[in-house]
Amino acid sequence: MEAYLAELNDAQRAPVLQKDGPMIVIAGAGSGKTRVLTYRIAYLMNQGVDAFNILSLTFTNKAAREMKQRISKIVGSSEAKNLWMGTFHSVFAKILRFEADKLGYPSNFTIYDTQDSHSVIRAIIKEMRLDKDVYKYKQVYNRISSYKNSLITVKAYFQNGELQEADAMSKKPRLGEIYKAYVDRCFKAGAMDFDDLLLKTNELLNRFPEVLHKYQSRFKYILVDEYQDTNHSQYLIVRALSDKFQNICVVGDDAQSIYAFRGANINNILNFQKDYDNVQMYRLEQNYRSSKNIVNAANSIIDKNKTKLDKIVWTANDDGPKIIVNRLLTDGEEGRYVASSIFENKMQNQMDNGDFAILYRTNAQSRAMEDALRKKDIPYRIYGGLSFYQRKEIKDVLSYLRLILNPKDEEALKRVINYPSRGIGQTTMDRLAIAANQHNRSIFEVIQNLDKLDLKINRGTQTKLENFVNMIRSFGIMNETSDAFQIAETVTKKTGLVQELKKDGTPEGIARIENIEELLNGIRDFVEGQKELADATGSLSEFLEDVALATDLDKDTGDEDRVALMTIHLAKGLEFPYVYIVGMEEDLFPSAMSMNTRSELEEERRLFYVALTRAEKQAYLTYTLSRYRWGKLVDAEPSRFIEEIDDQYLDLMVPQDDYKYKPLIDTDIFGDEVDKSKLRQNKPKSGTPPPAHKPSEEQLRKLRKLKPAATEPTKARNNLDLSEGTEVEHMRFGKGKVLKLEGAGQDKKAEIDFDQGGIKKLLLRFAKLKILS
DNA sequence: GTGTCCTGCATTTTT
DNA sequence: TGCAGGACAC
Repeated sequence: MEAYLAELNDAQRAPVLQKDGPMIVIAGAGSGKTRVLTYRIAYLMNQGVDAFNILSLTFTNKAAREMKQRISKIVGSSEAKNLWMGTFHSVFAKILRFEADKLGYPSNFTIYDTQDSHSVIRAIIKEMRLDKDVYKYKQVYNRISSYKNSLITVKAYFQNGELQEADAMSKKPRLGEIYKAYVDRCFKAGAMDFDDLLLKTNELLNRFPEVLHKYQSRFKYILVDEYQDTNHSQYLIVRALSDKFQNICVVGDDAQSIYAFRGANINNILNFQKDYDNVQMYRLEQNYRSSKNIVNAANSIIDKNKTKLDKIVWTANDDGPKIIVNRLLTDGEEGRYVASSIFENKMQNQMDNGDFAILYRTNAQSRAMEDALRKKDIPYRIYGGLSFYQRKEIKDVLSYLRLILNPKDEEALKRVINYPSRGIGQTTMDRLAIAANQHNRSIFEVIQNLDKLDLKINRGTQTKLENFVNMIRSFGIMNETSDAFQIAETVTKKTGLVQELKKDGTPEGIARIENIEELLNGIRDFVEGQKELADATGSLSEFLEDVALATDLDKDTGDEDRVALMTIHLAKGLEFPYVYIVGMEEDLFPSAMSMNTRSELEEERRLFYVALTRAEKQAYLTYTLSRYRWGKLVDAEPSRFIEEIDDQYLDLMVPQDDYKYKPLIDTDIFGDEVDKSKLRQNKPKSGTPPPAHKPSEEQLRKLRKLKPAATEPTKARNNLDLSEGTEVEHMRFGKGKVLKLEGAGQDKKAEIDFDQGGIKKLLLRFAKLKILS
């Protein structure tokens, strides 16, 4: 037996040793699923499978990189190098570049980020003279995104009366037109957005059987991590590619599915066994990460969810300290409490900054934490939020670089053609855009042919335009012989970007220059790294490919000792000895926007489960009595999630009386009568207490029998699926609640069947319901 | 065509 | 609160 196999427990070893056939690994939090994936790949290679034939899809680039490193250690780096490993987006972007001509795209197509997409949609809405209060660009984008993720193309949209009617009912009858215009514009600009990377891959595999065949034959073994977070589009790609050999191994945890809002479909994992024949199912249930208190507390929370697979996570670790719950006056005090607690823990337990994480529901919460940490001189790093690559000055530089590779990239062009100011104003741009539309050419091409067109642009402006184009083209020529760093450095100098900021002279300006320098350093590192690889040169196109799909997390080198601040979503897959979950308040966590249906609330609960299971040694929960939101101090109530944890795992740092819910709500949102104070006293008796020790096989069977996997179908609350007469049984609200119809005209009504205080049945006509209370 | 000031608006999570 | 977009003056 290979030595590394001895590092696995029996449950982990089984899926590693099953070489062929479809399999699903349900892996509880902290149960070593990365280890299983890594060793499985290593084992396959030891069994003679060529690295070239293995495709491994992960959720983040960082996860892919780390896995590759671990595999390298086992099988050698020259072998591991040939593995296809990365996120869905990065792997299929690579394939799409290779096959781009088949779809009519240039191989150096730009990848539009969300900002770019927003800006395109905003422009379309403006040009169509639509009411921007009705057609909110973010909403429109989300709508288009969900169409794309469901493989509803523009054509399919216009063939589908229901969808059109649904949009018309929500006062957006021209959504289809916007969708079409958006797609056309992206295509003309030689650009794909994030969703396109998956949608176009599907198109590629569907329309070109020989291409499908090629990749099917190539990827003999496919592994998918975090399968619970795949959307429909990703699901179809995996199905198509694995169809030939059926050597598909998916790993995931339904309890950690937290991306439904983005189109992730939990049914992909719940129904996997139906998709392939003879599926082997494995369960990893031993948690190696956290203390008993944390594991059991987490179990007691997830227990409240109805939709889940049966699985019992347990640990052999020590009990550990109880979870500390603390109540603070304001968010400012919350920050100070967390900061001093971190400080004390560092002193008393000899911990490093990097052993601490502060997790929150929304990025806006980071500010109070930052302020407090800064005052205590505790180094920290914020992940997410406005990412480094989205900062204005960075996007400006990147836009120049994008334009060099793809002059049709209109978002990049618009951004930099007059920054720094070159005397090219809105009027000129409008004229150019009209001409570009008329001749069906890009703006860049129009400028190149100014002398042949009569656009009523004066001589001086024409010269300015020509100078700009010539500058970009000279960079393009340079690109043929230089690496990404050399070009980027030239661009920052020659375009006057840095001079502009120096002229500015404000502290912000200086910070921006520093950011640009950081970017250049990053590019230099990237180029050096690439040059060491056999199949890369450190070219500009390699860099832009990398950067388009990079996230803040990927930028992290891990060699800095800092406290980590991030949203819970970003924290998935990570672990820290000490975890502070802050802002445990109703309307914040669970978010006010995610409490309308049971499935939304269950997703919030899974999110809390994810947060808690990041902790190894000690978890802290904090909530405040009042908090600054949108600039105002508002009252807050402790989160129901605190209430849901069994008391035996909690260390309440506030007087019990204060901690209790105020009896503001006498029914929960599903209409069930709840007496919070009684619930508190009696709680531990309800439900099956999670096992503190490894359960015997018989106990496991018993427990599973008690908690059969929920089969209750979850209806998507998504407007897409709500047609007239749809019954949404689980949207039941307590008596006395006022219901508001959102997105429906006055004449559109929801018919509601009341049944003893709760709503028994809801007949919806394309309306979204909101409780006003 | 450019720069500044003011108002108004939105705050869920992200590859 | 903090940003983005629009109005207005130069």
